[in-house]
Amino acid sequence: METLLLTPNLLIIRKLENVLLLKDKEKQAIKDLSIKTITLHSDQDIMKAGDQPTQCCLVIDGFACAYKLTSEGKRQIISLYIPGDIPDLQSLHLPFLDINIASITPCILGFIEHDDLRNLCELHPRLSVALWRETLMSASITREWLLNNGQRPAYNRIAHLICELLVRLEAVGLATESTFDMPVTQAELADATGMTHIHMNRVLQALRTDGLISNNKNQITVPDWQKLKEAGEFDPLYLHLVPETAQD
Amino acid sequence: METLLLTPNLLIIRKLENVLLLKDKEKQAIKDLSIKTITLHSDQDIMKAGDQPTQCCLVIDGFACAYKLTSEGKRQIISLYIPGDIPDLQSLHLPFLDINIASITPCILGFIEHDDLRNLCELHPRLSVALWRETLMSASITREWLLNNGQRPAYNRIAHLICELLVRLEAVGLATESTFDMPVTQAELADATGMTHIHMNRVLQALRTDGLISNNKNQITVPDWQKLKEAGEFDPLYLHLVPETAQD
DNA sequence: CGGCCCCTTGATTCTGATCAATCAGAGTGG
DNA sequence: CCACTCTGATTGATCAGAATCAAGGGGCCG
Repeated sequence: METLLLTPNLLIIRKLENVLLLKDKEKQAIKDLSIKTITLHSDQDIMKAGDQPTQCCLVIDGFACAYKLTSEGKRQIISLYIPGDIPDLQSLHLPFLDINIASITPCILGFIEHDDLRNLCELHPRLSVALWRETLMSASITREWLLNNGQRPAYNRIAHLICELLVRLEAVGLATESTFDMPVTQAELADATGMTHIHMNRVLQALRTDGLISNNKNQITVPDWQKLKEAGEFDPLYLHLVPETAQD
Repeated sequence: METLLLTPNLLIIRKLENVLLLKDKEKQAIKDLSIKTITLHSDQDIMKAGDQPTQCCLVIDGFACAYKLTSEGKRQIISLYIPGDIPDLQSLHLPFLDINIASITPCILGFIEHDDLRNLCELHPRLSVALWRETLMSASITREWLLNNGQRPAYNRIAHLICELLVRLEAVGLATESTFDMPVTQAELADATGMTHIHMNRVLQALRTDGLISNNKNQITVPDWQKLKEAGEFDPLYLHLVPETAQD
C-alpha cells in the first residue's frame, strides 16, 4: 500500500496511453470523470456473477481477481487485476456479469457510472476504441492462460505466470527490473493455475532451488530473467503492450 | 455442407440481432458491406499469430477454431467457431493477432475489410457497440473454458463442452433440440479440453454407455438434456444469448 | 496465550498421459 | 474390383504428475 498513487483519473489516462496517444480534450474528458473511491479489506467480494452492475470498477491500489466456481466448490481464478485495470469493463455492454470479482489484498477501488462512460464513448469515439481495446487485451490474457493451464506442466506454468505478472507490473511502474510485491497466497496462485496449493508449494520450491525465483515475505525476485522466460516459454506478444515491430 | 445458407450479410444481421434490435438503416449498412467469400478445405490455417490482418473473417459455413501452440508443440484450441462467428474480430483494434485461426471442416469464409468495418462503426455507433459486444461474448466463453478445463474432471468437462456446442448451434439454427452435426475429431476435442485423444475416446465411451450422448458418424444426439446438463454443470448464463430473467 | 492463516512436509492414491498396436472406413490408382 | 494408403477411432498395458489425506510449524493478531 505504499504505491505512489496517481489520481484514479490519471491512472486511466496512463493506461489508455499505453497504446494510443490521447488528445488534450480527450484527456480532459477523462479528468472530468467522476470517480467514487472506496477501500476494501482483502478477500472481499466486489461483484457477483449474475449481477447487473451500473458502474465499472477501477483498481487503484492492491490486487483483485475475477473467479468462477464449479458446483463442487472448486474455484478458478480467471484474471488477476493490478492497479489501472478495470475488471468489469465488459459490464458496460453485457448486462449480466459472468464472473465474480473480489479483492485479493486490501484494495482501493474507483467506481465510474456506466452512463458517464457511455457518454464519454459517444463524445469521444477514440476513447471508445481505447476502452474496447482494453477489453480485447484482457481477453487475450485469458486466452494465454487457457493455453498455459491446459498445455504446460506445473513447473513451466507457474514460471509463465510469474513472467506475466512481472511484465504487467513493470508496465505500471510497480516492479523494478526484477523485483515486485506479490501479496498473493500460494492457494490463490494455485486457483489461478488450476492446481492444489500443496503442489503449488512444492513447485515454487523447485523454482527457488533452480534459481529462477527467490522470495522473502510478499516479494518475488527474479535473479535470471532469461532463464525464467525460457522455463515459462514466455513471449509477451499476447499482452499487446507495445507494437514490438512497427513494421508497416 | 447442406446448411441452409444465408447470405453472409444476413448472417451478420441475424447474429447482431440476437442481442440488439437493429434499425433499418443499420441493417442496410450491413447489407451494403462488401464481403469476399472463399472456400477452404479442412485443417487449413487461415491466419497466424503475429499477423497484422487488414480484414476480418466471418465463418459462413463449417467449423473453424483458434489455437495456440507451446514450444513443445502442444496445441490448445482456444475457441470453436460456428457459422456467424467472426474469429478475428479483435484484430479490428489489436494490431497483432495472438492466435492462429484455422478451418476444422471444409469452410466457407467471408472477408470484410477493416476499413469498411471502421467506417461502419463510425457512422453507426450502435453497430460499433454490437460488435464490441460480440468480442465480449467470445471472451466470456473463453473464461468459461478456463474454468471448465481447469477445474472439472474429464467426464464433466466434455459434457460441458457438448452442452455449449448444442446451445450455440441451436441459436443459429444448426441443431434441433437434441441432435447436431459435429464434424470435429476426437483429437480436436482433446486439444480443446486439454487432454489426450486417447483419454477423450474413453470418456466419450463412458458418456455413451451412461446414455448422455449417442453418436453415429459426425452426428451427436443428446437423449437426455437434463442429465447432460447436470453432468456438465451447465449454466448458459455465460453465453449471454438472451437476458434470461429480464428483471429490471 | 490461543487461534488463525499460510506455508511446509510426508505418505498414498488416482486421473489422465504415454507407449504401442490394431481396426475400420474413405479415397486412390492400377 | 482389389491392393494400398491415410486418417480417425479403439484397446491394452504401464507410468507419472498432480490430487488427496493427514499433520506440523511459524508468524501475526486480538
